[in-house]
Amino acid sequence: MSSLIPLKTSKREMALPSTSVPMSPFPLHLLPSSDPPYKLLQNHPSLSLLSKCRTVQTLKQVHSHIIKTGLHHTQFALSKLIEFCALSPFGDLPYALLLFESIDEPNQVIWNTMIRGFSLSSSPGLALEFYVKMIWSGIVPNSYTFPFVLKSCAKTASTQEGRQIHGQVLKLGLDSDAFVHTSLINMYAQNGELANARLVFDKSHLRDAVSYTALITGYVLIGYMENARKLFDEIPMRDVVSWNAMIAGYAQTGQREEALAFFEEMIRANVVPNESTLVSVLSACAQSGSLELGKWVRSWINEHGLGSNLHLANALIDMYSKCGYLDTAFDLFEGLQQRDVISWNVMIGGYTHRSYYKEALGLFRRMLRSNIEPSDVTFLSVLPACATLGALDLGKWIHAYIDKNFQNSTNVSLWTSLIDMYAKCGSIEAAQQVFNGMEHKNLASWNAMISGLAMHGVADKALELFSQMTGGGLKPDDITFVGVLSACTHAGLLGLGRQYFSSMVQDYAISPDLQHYGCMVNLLGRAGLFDEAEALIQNMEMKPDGAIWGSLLGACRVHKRVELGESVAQRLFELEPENPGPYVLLSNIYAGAGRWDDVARIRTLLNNKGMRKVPGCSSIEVDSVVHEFLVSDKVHPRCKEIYDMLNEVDTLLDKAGFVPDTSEVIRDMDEEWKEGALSHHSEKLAIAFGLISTKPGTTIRIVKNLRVCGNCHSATKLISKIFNREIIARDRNRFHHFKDGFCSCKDYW
DNA sequence: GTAGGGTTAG
Repeated sequence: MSSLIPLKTSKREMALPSTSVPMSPFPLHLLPSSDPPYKLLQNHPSLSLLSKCRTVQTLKQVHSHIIKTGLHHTQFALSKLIEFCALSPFGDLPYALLLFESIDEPNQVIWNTMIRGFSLSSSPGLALEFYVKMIWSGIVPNSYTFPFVLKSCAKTASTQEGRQIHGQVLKLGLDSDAFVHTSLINMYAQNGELANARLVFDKSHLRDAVSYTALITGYVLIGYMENARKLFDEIPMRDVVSWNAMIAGYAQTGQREEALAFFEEMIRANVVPNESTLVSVLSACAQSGSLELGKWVRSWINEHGLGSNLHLANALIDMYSKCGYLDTAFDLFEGLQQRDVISWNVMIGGYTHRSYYKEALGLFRRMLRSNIEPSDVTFLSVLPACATLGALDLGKWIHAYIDKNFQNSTNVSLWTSLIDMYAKCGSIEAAQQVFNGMEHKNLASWNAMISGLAMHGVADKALELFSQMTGGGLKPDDITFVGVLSACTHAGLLGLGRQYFSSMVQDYAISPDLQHYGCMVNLLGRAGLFDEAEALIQNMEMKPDGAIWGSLLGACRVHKRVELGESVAQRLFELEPENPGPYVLLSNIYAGAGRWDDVARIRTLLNNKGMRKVPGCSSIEVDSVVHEFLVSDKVHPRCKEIYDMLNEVDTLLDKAGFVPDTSEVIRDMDEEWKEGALSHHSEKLAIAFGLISTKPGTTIRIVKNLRVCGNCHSATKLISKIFNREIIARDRNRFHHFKDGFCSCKDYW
């Protein structure tokens, strides 16, 4: 790199006078090529037209006008034209470049303008390239050049180049310029080199609110809010941006209360907030659910005539949706005069955040129909919705879109979301492919892949990945161990589970949380080691939750431990009085023991409490449309065909010698359940629909909200063989891959 | 003789 950025200090040759003499009503061309008097040019009508341009079309018209009047022979006019093209939101950087290349010997201002344009563009690295070219062409950079070049170094994380440019600043003695000085601090701060930023700051007497704030922002970036706070207290003259940096810093580091307290103090100090302030404050409100303050900010915005500000409208939509007021958020959204991609993103993200996944996908489809380009952030909200709903087709479409338009994205979360989506939609191979193709993986990427393999019951691969990851020097976190332990749980690997659990505590100093204990209780309970499971629960640092007792209760069902089941269920009744699950599970335990009187007693209990079993619901995506089925559902448009297929399935199952296992049915629960029992379970309806609506041999993927029942599990194994179909089912806990009469869970789930 | 630094929602 050292040879790439030369610094010539020799003076360039004078430009030759122009020889062409075009016709013009404004006889500027008669003047020599060194520009005519500044005043004459500054107020030239063609140039004042520029500021009125709103499209590239009119821009080109103004350009031709400039040519007609002969103004294009002056560097001043060209520089104004380039300035507009390179910097205005209505400009066109490639056009600026074209203009630039048509100039024989661009002057310093023109070079600086091009560098600035690039530094603000989506490829700020080009600013640095232009800077090098400028020096090679013999132009000496000045105090205007460096802020732009340093900005580009900050944006492209070019630390090496930044240091070199710092050297050149010193050589030219420009470090005493306030703008250059702050830009240096900012460059180091943005590149995480706080020591260097501090050095530049400390060595100089140039300390204004701007340079303080640049340094503060550096500390904010690495989450050192205390250092930021210290500096803030030192600033002799704080301005609104200094306050904003602190408020944004607290909001971004999750210290919402601090952010809001700073805002209130700012108001008390009579500093008038601006758009940035309010955006950060609304973000803090959104995070902490402070609807009241959010409403106050909204009225402040309206009182100050900022109601039509799009940034603020977007922040308000976000605030309302995160506070749970999705309807209000949507009314804001619908009422907007204009929406940008962020408006769509916050609204879609709001739906996902509040678990309204179907609404999120619906709005995403509307966004595409409205010809709005989605961004990577859009997909970070849409992919989890696909994952939850099992919308694999849409997920695949998004993957293709990302491959086409975000191929070079350095957003690791984007690819990680794809892994998660594929894993949760049942396509663990595709998840693995995305994972393998990732050049840069972070902890979350490994976690997503390990948990994905775990939920598919591919324990050996999950554990292999874990050793690969730790072998590569990456430190696992609590989430990694949830994946690892659940891999052991789903495969019934008790010994290994124990080993990983103690390794987590001893080798990685991670204290187990409820999820880790849940895995261990599950493993121990399923192995019939009830004493050990209970001892573990007794020794937990925290109060066991419903999931822990629930998993023990599940084990009681498997091992037919009626008495223990009764006492565990009792705890659950107290812990989660509104949850019908434990009642259903206990009645299953009674049913398994043939204690029908007790089954009836539970039924009465449930009825008296007005509780109902959560209805089983299965969905299947066919041609990008998600179809949902409840138990005994008769509302699907192809209902008749589905039930015909169901009859055929039952006949074939019967022929194959299938004996329904009724031990888990809650007998006589009520008429509705009786009718729906077994044959009309929602997963069977979804499978039947899959059989009639997809080509023979196509894999059928279904998603169920509850655990698959034993009877359906046995039936589905046989269906996969009879119809020669691979059936991939996601239940509440894990995946089952049914093929040739077998299931990947090896009947352990 | 044109211009320039620090804060902003998902």
